[in-house]
Amino acid sequence: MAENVKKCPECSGINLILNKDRGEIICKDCGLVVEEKMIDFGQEWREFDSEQAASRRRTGAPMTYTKYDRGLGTDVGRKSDIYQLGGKDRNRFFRLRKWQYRISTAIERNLKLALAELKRVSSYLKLTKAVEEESARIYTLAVQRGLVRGRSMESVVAGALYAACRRHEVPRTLDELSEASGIDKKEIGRTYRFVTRELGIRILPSNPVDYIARFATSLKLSANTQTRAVEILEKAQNSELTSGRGPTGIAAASLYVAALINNEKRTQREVADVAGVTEVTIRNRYKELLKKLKLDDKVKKKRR
DNA sequence: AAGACGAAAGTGGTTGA
DNA sequence: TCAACAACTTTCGTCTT
Repeated sequence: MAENVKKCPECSGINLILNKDRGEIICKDCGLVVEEKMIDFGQEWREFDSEQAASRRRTGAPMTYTKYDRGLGTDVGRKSDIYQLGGKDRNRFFRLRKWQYRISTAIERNLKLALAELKRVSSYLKLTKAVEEESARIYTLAVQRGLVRGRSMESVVAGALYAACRRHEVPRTLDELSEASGIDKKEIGRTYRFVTRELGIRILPSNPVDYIARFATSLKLSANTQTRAVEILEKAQNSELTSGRGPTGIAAASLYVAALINNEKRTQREVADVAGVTEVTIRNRYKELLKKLKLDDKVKKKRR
């Protein structure tokens, strides 16, 4: 029994928290993200007899957007079928078959390539299956609307992934996406905006809180500091300090302040690198935080 | 010597006429 | 389509520890 309990590899704590939506396990004691890419194998219903089993199980062959034809490809008949048709129908049959072939090969060839790329990038970033599916869906829609024309396939893939991450509130920065896909940051941003606008996908501005856990882990900050950072962040949001500002900058500054207060000081440079912003931005946010939240005394005391 | 601070000029994107 | 604008970056000199 005892050895079945999962322990945190960092501090051997047993308070591991599962966040199903993000597919992450986080250690409550030290804040380490123990596992990031998880798949939920469970079924969300229960069955007690064969009748319920029959009515509740709904899995046939898997249907998925990450297969180019969703695993449900259709062909217009086979050659053996034409013996049942007369001459007129026979011509018609060949015509339909030809067109179906042309249309589907163009789109499907693109999708095949693109989805391979998408899987590559997504596994590099350790994204969950749900996010991967979502981005595949977005990409498929984009191809069908002809939005890829004039843009590189890879950049649209990156854009779709970025959008899917945002929708699932597991934001990755443009820098991370850029590193994983090898596409220029601006290019990704551009296609991301274009695709979401064209497809009418609504995306809320990302919440700085979503970045805290990841940044804190990279900086090896304690769970305590992490919690503190979130508190600061919430206060900042209540004081209208966050609107219009880049979420990563705010998250970074909150972490920086929290680390100072808890005597786990990190340099601005370190925090800036992890968050993908400059020191100047951290300084500006930091100044605003001190002023509006009246944390001056707390920070200054630590300094003396 | 490294880190923190701040001023000034530059960049890319949004907005409104 | 263009100019104004806000946020952020880059760069660099100065101050602090």
